[in-house]
Amino acid sequence: PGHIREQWAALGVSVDYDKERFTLDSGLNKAITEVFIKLFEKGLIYRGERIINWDPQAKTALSNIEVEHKELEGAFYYFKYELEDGSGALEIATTRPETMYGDTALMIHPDDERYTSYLGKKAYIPGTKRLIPIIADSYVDMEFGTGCVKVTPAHDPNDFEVGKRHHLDMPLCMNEDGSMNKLAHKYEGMDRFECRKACVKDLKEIGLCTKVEKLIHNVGHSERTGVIVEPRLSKQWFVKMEPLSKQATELSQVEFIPPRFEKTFLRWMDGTFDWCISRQLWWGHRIPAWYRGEEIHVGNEAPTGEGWKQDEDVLDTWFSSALWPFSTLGWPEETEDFKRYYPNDVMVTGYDIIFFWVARMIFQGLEFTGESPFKQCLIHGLIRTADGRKMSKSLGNGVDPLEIKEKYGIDTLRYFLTTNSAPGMDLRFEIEKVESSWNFINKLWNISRFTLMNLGEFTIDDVEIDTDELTLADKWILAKLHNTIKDMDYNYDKFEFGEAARSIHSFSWEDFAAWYVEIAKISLNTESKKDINRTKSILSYVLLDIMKLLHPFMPFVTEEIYQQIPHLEESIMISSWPEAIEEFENDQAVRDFEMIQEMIKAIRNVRAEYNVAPSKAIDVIIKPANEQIETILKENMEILNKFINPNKLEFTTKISSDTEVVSIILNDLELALPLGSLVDLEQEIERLSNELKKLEGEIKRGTGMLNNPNFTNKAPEAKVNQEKEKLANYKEQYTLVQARLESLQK
RNA sequence: GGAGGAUUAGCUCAGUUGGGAGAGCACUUGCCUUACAAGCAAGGGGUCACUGGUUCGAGCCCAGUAUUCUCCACCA
Repeated sequence: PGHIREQWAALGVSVDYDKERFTLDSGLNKAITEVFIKLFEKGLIYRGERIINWDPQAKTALSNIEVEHKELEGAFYYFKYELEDGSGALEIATTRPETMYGDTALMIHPDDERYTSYLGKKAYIPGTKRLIPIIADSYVDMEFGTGCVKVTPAHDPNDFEVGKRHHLDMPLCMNEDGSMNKLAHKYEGMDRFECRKACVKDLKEIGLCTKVEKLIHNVGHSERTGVIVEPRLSKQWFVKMEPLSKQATELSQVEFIPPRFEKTFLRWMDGTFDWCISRQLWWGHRIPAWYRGEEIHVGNEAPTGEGWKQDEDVLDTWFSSALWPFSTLGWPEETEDFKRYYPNDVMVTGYDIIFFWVARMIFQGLEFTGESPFKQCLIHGLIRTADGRKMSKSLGNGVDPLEIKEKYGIDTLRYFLTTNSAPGMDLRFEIEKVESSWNFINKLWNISRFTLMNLGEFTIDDVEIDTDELTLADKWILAKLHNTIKDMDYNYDKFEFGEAARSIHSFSWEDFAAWYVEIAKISLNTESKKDINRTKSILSYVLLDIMKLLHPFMPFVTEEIYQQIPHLEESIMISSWPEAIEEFENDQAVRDFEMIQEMIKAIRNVRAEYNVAPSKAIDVIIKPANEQIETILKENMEILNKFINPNKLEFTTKISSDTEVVSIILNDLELALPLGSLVDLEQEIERLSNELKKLEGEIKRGTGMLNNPNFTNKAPEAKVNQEKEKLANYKEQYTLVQARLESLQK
C-alpha cells in the first residue's frame, strides 16, 4: 500500500485520504458479513455441489468470468468402448481422454437408429474392467462426431446435468492439483496431461484408440494462474443470480457514458448462471458459515455449543468489491457519510471491468440500499502499445509511468492520457504524442515567462479591466476566452476531455501566444502607463484562466505558474473555476479582428509566394469596402505595421490597374502590393484564375441552394439568411477578381 | 453461434443535436523576429470503406456488403 500511495502522489491524484479504506478493514468486513447473512436468509445464497471451474494450480474455484477462453490446437481422440457381451464396440470422440476414468455411461440419441439396439447393454471403459451402461438422452447431437458420447458427470457441466437426470454416479478421477486419482488405475498420480498422452499411446497399441484428429477449439484458462481450467464437481457457495439480475435490469438508474456500454451491462445481467463465490485461497474474507456434522450455521459468529467449525474458504474478492460504494461509507450503519455521499456521483473504470465490478455493484446496491450505487458510470478504453497490441505483463510490452515522468514529467503523461481519446475508445501509447503534449506544456511555460518578464511588480490588485477602454485586440481575446470557457464547461460536463483540451490548446497557442502576445508587445513598449497597465491586466487575467482551465489535466505546472503570476488564493487547487463573463462576449469584435487577421495572412501568403523576405519592407495600398472598415483598420494601424512590415501603408478609393501590382481581393477590402519587377504576370493570371474558379464554385453552390424552394422553405431562417449574405459577398468578390483578371490579360 | 466497436490526410486519431472536412506527428518552402528553433511564418495532402435509402441537405440517420478488432458462449 505504501508504494501505491507514492504512485498516487506522483500522479497528482487528489483524493480525501481520510476516507481511504482497505478491503479487510473491520468496517467493510461487517458489511460483507451482513450482506452474506441477509442473502442466505433470503435464499439467494446457497451451498451446493456443482460443476465449477477449478484452477488446479491455485487449487481454488473460479467464477465464469475469471475464465479466459483461448483458441488452442488440440485434438479429437476416437476411442472404442467394447461391449460386455463381446458383440462389438461403440466409438466415441473426446477432446479430454483422461476424463474417461470418471465416465459413468455412454450416451446416444433416443431416435438414433444406428445405436438403439445397444440400449441397456454395458461397455468397458477402454483398458479397464469397469463397466458402464449405455443410455439414451436427447441432449446428444446425432450429426456431431460419432453420435455417441461418453458421460463424465463430475468433470463436465453438461454431463453433470445428464448424470442428475439418469441418477448416475459422479466420481471424480482427479485430485485437486490436477493429478489423476486411483480411478485412473496405473496412471494414478500422473498429471492430467501426461495421463492423456500415456493412455492414448497405450490404447493405440491395443487398438482401442482408433483415430486422432487435429482440432482448433476454445479452452478455458484461469485468469489467475494461466493454467487450463478443469471443470470439477465440487461443493461451493453460490449466489442465485436470477432474481438479483432481474431487479438490477429493471431498476438500474445508472447512466453509462458512452451509452452503448449499458448494453454490455445488461447482457451480462441476462446470463442465468449462478455466481460461485467461495475460493480456496488463504487471503480474503472468511465465509461466515459454521459446520457441525450435517448442520450448517450462517451468522456473525459460531453458535453456542461444542464442535462447530468455520468454513475454511474465503469469498471471491469481487463479492466484497461489489459492496464498495456503500461499505466504505459505514453501511450498514446510517452514517453521515452514507447519507451525504450515497449514491455516488461518478464511477470511472475500463470496459473490461463492467462484468466483474460495475454490474455487481449495481445489483448489490439495489438489493441492499434500494438505489443504484452511482449516478453515472464513465467507461474508458485500454491503453495499447504503439502497434495496437494489448499491454501485458507476460509480453513485457508495458510502459513504466515513472520512466515517462523522469523524461517528460507527470503533467505530460496526464495530458497525453486524458486528452488523446474519446470516451470508451482505446488509446495507443505513441511517444510522438507524448512529445507533442510536452511541447504544449513548454509553450505554456514560455508564454508565462513572457508575461512574467513584463509584469514587474504588477499584482492581482492591479488587475483592472474596464470594458470601455479596451482595444479591438483586447475585446477579441476576451471574447475568445469567454467562448473557450463555455466550450470547456460544456465538454467537461460531457466527459469529452479530448474536445475540451482541443479548445484550450488552440486558444492558448493560436489565439493567445501567436496573436495576442505579439500585439501586447506593442502597447508594453509605449510610454502610456494606461496602455501598459491595461495590457498587463489582460495578459495576467487571461493567463490565470488558462492555468485554471488546464489545471485538471496538468496540476503541477499550472500550480507552479499560478504561484508566480498575480493570483489570489494560496493554491490554484482552491481557486475558483473561470467564469464565462457575459460582458466579454463580443461577436462583433471577433468578426472585426478576424478581418484584420485575414488581411495579414493574405499579405504573408503573397510574401511567401513571391519569396519576399520578412525583413523586407513592402508598400501596401488598401481599399476598404466602406467607412466602417476603414475606421477599424485605421484604429489598428500599429498591429498592421507590426505584422505586415510595410514600407508605406496607404488608403485609397481606387486601386491602380498597374500590372506590376499583386492584387488581393477579400471580403471587406482590396489590397494592392506594388512589388514591381517581382511580379510575374503569368503567375498572377494563374493565381487570379484559380481564385475565380473557387468563387464560381461557391456561387454555384449558394445559388443552387437558394433557388431550391425546399431549402428556403424548410431550412431555418438564420441558415437561409447566412447563405444569402455569403452569396452576395462571393458575387461581389467575383466581379472584382474578374475585372482585375481582364485588365491583366489585355 | 451471439453482441458491440472500428473503417476520415502518409501515420495516430478527433469530428457534440444532419447545415461548407479538423488536430498532432510526418512532408515542402522561407526564417536564429529580443517568451519559445522543443520555435515562427506560409503551404501541399482526404470519392470520410463500399452499395442503396431517408432528407432541401449525410462523415453523421436507416438497411445491406466488405475488411478488421474485442467481448460473450457448455456442442462432446
